Amino acid sequence: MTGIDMDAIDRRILAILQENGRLSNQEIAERVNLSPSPCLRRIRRLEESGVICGYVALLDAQRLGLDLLAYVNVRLEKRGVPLESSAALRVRTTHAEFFRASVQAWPEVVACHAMTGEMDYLLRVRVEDMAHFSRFVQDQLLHHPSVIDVKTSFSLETIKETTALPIR
Amino acid sequence: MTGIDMDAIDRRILAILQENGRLSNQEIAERVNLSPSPCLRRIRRLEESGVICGYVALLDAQRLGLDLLAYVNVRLEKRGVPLESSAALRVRTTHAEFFRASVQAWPEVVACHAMTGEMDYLLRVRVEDMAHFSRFVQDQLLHHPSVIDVKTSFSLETIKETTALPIR
DNA sequence: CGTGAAACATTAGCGGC
DNA sequence: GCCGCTAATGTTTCACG
Repeated sequence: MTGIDMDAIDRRILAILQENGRLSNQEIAERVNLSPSPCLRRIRRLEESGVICGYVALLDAQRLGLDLLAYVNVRLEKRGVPLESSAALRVRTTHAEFFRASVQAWPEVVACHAMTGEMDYLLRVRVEDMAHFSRFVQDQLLHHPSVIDVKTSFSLETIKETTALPIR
Repeated sequence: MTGIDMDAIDRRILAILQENGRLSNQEIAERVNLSPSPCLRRIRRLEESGVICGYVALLDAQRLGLDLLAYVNVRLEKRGVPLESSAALRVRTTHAEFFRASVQAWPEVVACHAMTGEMDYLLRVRVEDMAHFSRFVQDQLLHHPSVIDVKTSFSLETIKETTALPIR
């Protein structure tokens, strides 16, 4: 269920790829002192085992006009009748399930975690400006039947932001 | 300073690349109904303009044994003497500058923002387990001369997590 | 923007340690 | 088992129409 066997070379390959996912297999092979074939076999194995989830291009939010980053704490309704989630299927759903499905559908929510503490969920929200944020909170979040309360903090400045995990 | 001119094709290329950063230029060209050369020219232009910041492999934190994700709110000392940051240079530094430099050096901190609200910074921290987290808070954060107070919430479950930005 | 050709990269099969 | 060679195939890249 958890990790597969990995040796030091596998970990070096991961460290290289999570910094630059477009290096050629040849280049990676050179850096880990292997010939291209075994290196590629290792990479494929790491991909198939799920340690490597995927490859993406990282975009600059500001240059795309997404100047506002907000962290929104959300508290959900926990009691009361579950909802009819789908008019067609008439499947009964809990508030949590309904909220999670909505989160998946909102593109401005780039991350969402169930959290310890007073609030239930923490949302990371990226939008163009305060007007868009206000519309998102009013029209989507507060309008959502499962949401009781929201508390927002805004990012003033990003000090650090990396997708690279600390590999020991 | 902000974005460059982008047409609908550029935006489609960005949308494709932020989902799969390893697609071949030929494949992308096909999907946007272009031949490989102009498609590659557009991609290079997006890279050089900084809209595309880079390409990375995304790794599975759990399969790497990083089972704990915490959001740590940090409050900093604001008054009092600035510190001697470097014994060699004897450069005076503010508490904020000193803290930011430390954050860059801590690999378990995968994100850090200066925030509105009562606390000054929000840290996203990835570690193996509670023992590691405890050591990080005790030995690094609370031991840091600029840190006054920390408040932590733990992620119970990740509902959504994407590096893909909402491109309108 | 598209074509074509050279340079380069990926990948499967096979033999050796 | 895991490595490295080779050779075929596919991809990137650039000068030019």
